[in-house]
Amino acid sequence: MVTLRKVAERAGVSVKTVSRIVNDDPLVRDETRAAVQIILREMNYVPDEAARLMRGGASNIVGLMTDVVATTPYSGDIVRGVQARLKAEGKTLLIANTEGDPQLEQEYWRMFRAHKVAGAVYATMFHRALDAGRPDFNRPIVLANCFPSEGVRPCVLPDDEGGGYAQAAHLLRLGHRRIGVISLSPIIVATNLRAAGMRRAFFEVGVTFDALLETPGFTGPVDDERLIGFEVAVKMLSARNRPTAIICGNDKVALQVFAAAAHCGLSVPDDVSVMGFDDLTIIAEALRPRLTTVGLPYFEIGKIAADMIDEAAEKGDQWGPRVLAPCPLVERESCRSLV
Amino acid sequence: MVTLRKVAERAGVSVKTVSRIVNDDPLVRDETRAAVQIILREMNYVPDEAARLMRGGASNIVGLMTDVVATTPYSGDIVRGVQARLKAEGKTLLIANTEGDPQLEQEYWRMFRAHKVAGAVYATMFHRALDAGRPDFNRPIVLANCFPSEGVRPCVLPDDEGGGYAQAAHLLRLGHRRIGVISLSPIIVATNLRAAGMRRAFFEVGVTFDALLETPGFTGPVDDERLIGFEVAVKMLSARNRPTAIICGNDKVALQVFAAAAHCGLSVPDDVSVMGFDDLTIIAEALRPRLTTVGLPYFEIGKIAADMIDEAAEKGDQWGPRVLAPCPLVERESCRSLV
DNA sequence: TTATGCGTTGACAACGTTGTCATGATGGCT
DNA sequence: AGCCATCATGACAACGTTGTCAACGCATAA
Repeated sequence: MVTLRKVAERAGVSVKTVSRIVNDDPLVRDETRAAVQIILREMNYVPDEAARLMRGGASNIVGLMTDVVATTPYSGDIVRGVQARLKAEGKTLLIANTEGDPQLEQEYWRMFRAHKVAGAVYATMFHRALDAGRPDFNRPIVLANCFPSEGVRPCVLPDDEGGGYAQAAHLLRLGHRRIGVISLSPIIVATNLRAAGMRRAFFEVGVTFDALLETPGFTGPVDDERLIGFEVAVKMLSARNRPTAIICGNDKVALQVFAAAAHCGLSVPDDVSVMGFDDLTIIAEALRPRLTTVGLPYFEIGKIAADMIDEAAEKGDQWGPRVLAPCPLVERESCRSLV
Repeated sequence: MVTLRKVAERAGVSVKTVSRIVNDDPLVRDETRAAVQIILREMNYVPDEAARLMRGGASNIVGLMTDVVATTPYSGDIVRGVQARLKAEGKTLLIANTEGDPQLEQEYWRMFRAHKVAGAVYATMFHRALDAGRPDFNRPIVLANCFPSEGVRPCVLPDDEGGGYAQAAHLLRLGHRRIGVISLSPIIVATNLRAAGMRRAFFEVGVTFDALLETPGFTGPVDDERLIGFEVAVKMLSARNRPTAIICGNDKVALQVFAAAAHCGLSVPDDVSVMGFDDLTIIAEALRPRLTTVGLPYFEIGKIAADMIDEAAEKGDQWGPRVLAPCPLVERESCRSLV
């Protein structure tokens, strides 16, 4: 291993001088600096983080605790977002996957402590309340895609209310009035937020929202739900007074609505407009017609969360804002105008 | 910070004794051990990894270097696979995302060195040759989803040849003889391997493979390709002598073939059978009929790669086997039997 | 000339842990 | 009783780095 000592011996200077040069301390003669830098490169010196760390302070590592990475495709984008932001600060990411096991989670918090990570992002794969408890970890924690069920913590959340509003508002703007909704499971936080957003949009244009047209596209418990979007859509589309547009809880449901439309001999968007949620490009871009949908800004959420770690370190324990990341409408060809 | 010293003072024993107890050294009287363990818990002692590391050896962290995490959904499964395996050994994962930037990659290798990570997995998001060069890293590296373009390195790859074979063999078994293929971009390694597998399957049943029926579903360069599966499929399906089954390069293409079939007024699987690749459950399970496809075993690849790190550490530099992870057929309802 | 200040450099300790070795206690053996 | 083996414990150094402080040479001011 190449250490400061070895470099110093070879260069004929003291260890401390080499240390100064490595750390860009200006208190070194240019001549000395140049000479040593050559040797540093020659010997390919890399500072030992462990030794640095031992002198106190925090590591340049940030921890990422997740319940289940990537059950939802693209939710891994949270990871990418955090990474992207950290890269700018020269930090790296230690990831820990609890798989929902509190015992394991506790172990990982200890591991984070042991490695003196600078802070942590706690990301969940569904927008939900999190009972974080009092983890055995004494540095800032920022929640991503979840919010504390009690107590105060900084967190970053998708603006589901705004997303629901965007879905409904767009269709209303296109002249649709009879709009079906195939929503996510009613126990999910997002479902209610989006419904609220939709109602706001309906209210703004003075159209009454027909609650009968809202049906969940999933049944069963959250961890083992069954997708029934196809069946629901078929029923909706075979009704005498069928909707002119269908808002879906996610793009997967939208995919099933496409299948249902084909099954009923209807064409998208000529006979029925379809609006998705999530903006999974793999579905939205591949479908014909391509899917108009609302994006779930996982990447942004990750980035913001990483940003907030430093802020949380300064502001202390009582700082716990909720930051909303907007869910933008992504317009493609699956919704047509009636006007 | 709770250190051995503080615990030792409180317990009235020496630092070394506490150290022994923390490390399960049997050379301690049971009585002493019990007494100290209570204090350890009370004070919530967590050993400082940095200090441990400084005494030499390697950390319990493994590095994961990737080109682009999660461009393909579920390729993040490699990460999960690695994680799953490491968890069993009490290790954690440091992830580094190069985004294809060699400069950045070099920095990350230095970072891995600085943190004394025990080894690294180099994962790519497409099965391809990798010019790993001679990274500035002196511990085992295992390639996942890629293989060295020169030199020797252990690597884990999906068995694309076997996957192609599985696709074709299944359709042939069902009695299909005129089979269209909408493949990935011809520059991709997997494309040729799968084609070879298909030919093997055709050869085995004595059917001649009509090369004219193979068309790429993508055009343009790999990093900015355009998906034309829909157009290709429409052309195939409107031909006088249309195929009875279509093999797709991935599930996204299969999705477009479904759309094309609907467009042509054909039903899947009654008029045409469709076979995918990747087993993206989000598509395969959501389509109606559900998609028969071949799985890309990313999770397995990650697991095996993590496994091989220790082995690589023992076997040394010249050890460089290629392990193939099987691509299993996942039968659903999109292929019908003609016999 | 001497005093003062600045720029440059190095000696040393400390961070928390563990390997090495020494010490003391205990018990069984001759 | 005297000796040795074994067990239990502790003192100390070392790992690689950086903060603190002292010391050096040199130039400027008194």
